[in-house]
Amino acid sequence: MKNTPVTIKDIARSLNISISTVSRALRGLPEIHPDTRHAVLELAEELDYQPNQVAKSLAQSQTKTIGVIVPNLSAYFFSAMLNSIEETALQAGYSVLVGQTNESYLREITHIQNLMRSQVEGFIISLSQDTSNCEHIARLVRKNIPVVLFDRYAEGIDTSKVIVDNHAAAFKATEHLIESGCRLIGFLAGPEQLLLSNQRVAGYQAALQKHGLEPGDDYVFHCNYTQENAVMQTLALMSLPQQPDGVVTISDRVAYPAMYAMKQKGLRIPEDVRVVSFNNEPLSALFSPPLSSIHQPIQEMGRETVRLLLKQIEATDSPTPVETRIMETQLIIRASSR
Amino acid sequence: MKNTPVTIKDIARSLNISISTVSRALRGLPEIHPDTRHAVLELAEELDYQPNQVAKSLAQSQTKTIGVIVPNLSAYFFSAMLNSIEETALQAGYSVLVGQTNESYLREITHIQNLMRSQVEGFIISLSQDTSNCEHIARLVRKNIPVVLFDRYAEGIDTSKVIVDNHAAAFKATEHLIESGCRLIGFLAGPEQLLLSNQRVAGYQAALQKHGLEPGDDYVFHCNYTQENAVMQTLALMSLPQQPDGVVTISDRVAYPAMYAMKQKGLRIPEDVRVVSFNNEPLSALFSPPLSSIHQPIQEMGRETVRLLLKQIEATDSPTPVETRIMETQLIIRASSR
DNA sequence: ATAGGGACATAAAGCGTTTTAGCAGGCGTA
DNA sequence: TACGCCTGCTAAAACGCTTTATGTCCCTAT
Repeated sequence: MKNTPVTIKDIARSLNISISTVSRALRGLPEIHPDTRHAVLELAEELDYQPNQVAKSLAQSQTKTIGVIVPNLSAYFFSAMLNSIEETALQAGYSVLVGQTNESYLREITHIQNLMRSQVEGFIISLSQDTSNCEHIARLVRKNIPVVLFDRYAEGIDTSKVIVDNHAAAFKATEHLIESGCRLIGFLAGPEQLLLSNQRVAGYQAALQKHGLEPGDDYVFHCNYTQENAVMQTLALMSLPQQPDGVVTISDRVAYPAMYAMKQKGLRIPEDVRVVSFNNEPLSALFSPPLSSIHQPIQEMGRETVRLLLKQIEATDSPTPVETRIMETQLIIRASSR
Repeated sequence: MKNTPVTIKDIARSLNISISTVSRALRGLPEIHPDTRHAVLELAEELDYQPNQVAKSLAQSQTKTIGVIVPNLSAYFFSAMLNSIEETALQAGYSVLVGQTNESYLREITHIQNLMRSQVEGFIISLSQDTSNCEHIARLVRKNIPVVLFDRYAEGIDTSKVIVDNHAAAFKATEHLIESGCRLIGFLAGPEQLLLSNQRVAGYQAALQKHGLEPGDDYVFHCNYTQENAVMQTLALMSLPQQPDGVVTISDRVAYPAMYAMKQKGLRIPEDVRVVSFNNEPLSALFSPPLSSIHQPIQEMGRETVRLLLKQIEATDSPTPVETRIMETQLIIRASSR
């Protein structure tokens, strides 16, 4: 009992006019007699005609669709970005195809391939943590497919990007801890190969250096983003011969389990150890104690990725303008570092 | 400088064979000479041929795509569900088109329409909190489009569903509070028209009744899912002439701000007030105090929605089997109620 | 020698649109 | 009367693939 949907042909037949007339009438093109148009629209309404987007895409060779690839929608940062991206794209008449990589390089490749086959007109991508080789992205660029990277980008590939100044932000966070009295500051970083993480580590070290505090790499611990691992790394950090009195973490996602572990260990925050983090998730304000964090303008970043992408998609002439947007961050100070 | 992608026709031409032969060769159909097949595959590889999914969908009149509509991916429950849905669908050779309603009825309708136009073969939907009229869903059912609802369903429409026994779960949570000594228990519910919320309220009231504790509707407060509102409603609840010594909340999303508000008010958890909630987000274990919560088997629920949907999609014969899966919940007891 | 059949290949129709080129017919102008 | 020009419409090709019906060739069994 497959009921075939109404097509433009059905309408044409029952009105005794040609297919193309129906098509033009529906799309509001000129050179159609008002009476004809009216009849078509009325019948379409009555039959609940829904244009077949697939056929339309094929005929026009454009899908008005963009592909978004993110590591993981369970992370607040990415789901909030997607929200903003979807919103902005929708307003511009584009729809969004999403793929989650779960931090896997292979999945990233598969998703890109599938989306290519689905004829997306461009990509918005935040690289998986596994991704060290960016040949797959470079290939897109070579094929002239518009690509915008955000947050997790990589060096050496020439695409538009929407990012923050990780070095500066980490510098700011670290300096804040120093100024509030910390003298031995640890860093709970992300995976070793993650550019973004390394930039933040560098910013952290620069701040220490500026204030004459000997850093030492042994106060940097790398976490993957699981809770268990974060707890482990935190305990390792807090068990060093000289216990840190301040900790910067790569993300709130790491800070939560870190603070949990510290409290379990009997440490008071901020009295014994101050904590500052990245991302400023909504929950951070509710934590005990409320967590200081670097705020990124997610809403605006989402809008900007779409804007940059559409600019490329809609630039019919060859030289696609590659741009980098560095967004402003803001340090939100709460009880965890006060 | 639009570079047109390689098509089957290009391959056919340069190999001096027909289009259909190429098509069959690529798809591994029989009745192709091994040499021919080999030549085709080799050339396809060399040219990095990517089949045009849009054309394929049109030709076969099937897109192998399902539409997923959820209120909000920023909520852990939904992003985790999507994760599981996407995973399962992918394994079955389907891809997923997602739409977020942001709890808006209008957006829900728009998304359904757009996805229909994109020829999705079925829908997995969790209704928006604004949705009281379900005519749009009923229409899908009438058109014989497979639909599976989960979590946020509605009564009176005949679709497959994947849900939990909200009444029983709330009963269990409430009884747990009673058994651990609470005598005056409040409920921070969801929006008034939300079926799921009302079922939980009913379960809560049934538990009170069973234990001879006079409920009284004035101990039920309705929250939307914003933090500010949850804080407000919590303060209202905790300022009643007789202060509750136990609170059940509709979701961890509400429990976090609620506990925050309680602590701000100087109440100790669990000494002064015990809290139990729904959803068991990963963060709940890290909160201070760790939050007791009803656990839903999200992974399994996602798999089940897809299974039910595919069963309908692949049932070519008319009588689509409508099924309801009621999943097991589990009360995870942590310090907030101990 | 001929029919039957298997192996391989092809032409052509079809999926539901858009889009281009063209065609009647009416009207005003020369 | 003829010409050109609008207005409203249509036929047909195209988009890139699948699928069905149809061939051709060659081999084997009668």
